[in-house]
Amino acid sequence: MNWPTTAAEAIAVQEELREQVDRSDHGRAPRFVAGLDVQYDGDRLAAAVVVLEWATLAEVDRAVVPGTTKFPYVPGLFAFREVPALLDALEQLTSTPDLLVCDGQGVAHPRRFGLASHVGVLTGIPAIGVAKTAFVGTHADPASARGSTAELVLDGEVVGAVVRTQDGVKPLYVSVGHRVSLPTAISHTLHLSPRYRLPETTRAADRLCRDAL
DNA sequence: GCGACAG
DNA sequence: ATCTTGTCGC
Repeated sequence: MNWPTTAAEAIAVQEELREQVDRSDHGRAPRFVAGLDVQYDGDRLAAAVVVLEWATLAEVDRAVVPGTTKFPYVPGLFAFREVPALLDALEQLTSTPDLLVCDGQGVAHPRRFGLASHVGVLTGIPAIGVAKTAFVGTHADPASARGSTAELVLDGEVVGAVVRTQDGVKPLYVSVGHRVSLPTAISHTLHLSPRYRLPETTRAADRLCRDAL
């Protein structure tokens, strides 16, 4: 695969691929869910993917690959920094997940094509974005109880939801990546976060690439 | 113009 | 992402 080098090229790629994003549901509840994350140390990086069984959240597969940064962090072009390494890691899996949980935004993005949408479109696998902080949009503060949500609005369009995964803790920013509806993305996020603020998928992937560096 | 800005 | 101490709470 050939990756863009300049911001202009990267934006052109996003404008092209954004048309393929599907914001609707497909199929039944997932059986295997993957968490994706990347860790950095200077120019070196480690990309990790951990697959959990949906029903038990027990780990069934994992892959972590080393790499080097080939694109700077630019708000709005974040995916070009992580996607190449994440695709490498996905190829190393012996199983095929049917839901990808990405550490960042999906369509809650200036051009509606954040990391989760990028990974989803390139793999064809349903994907959702679960970010720890806001990137774009305005929203009300969701009620303090676990499960409470608030719409994330950008240019008059609902691009995601602010979701409280635990009582009284900072909410997460959930958005559609690809082939999953927003209500389903919210439901999935809550299922994957039975005890902590972050989904178990994200926690597992974060641990793996952190240890790998 | 100024500030904000996923990881 | 990373730089960084102590502190409150289970």
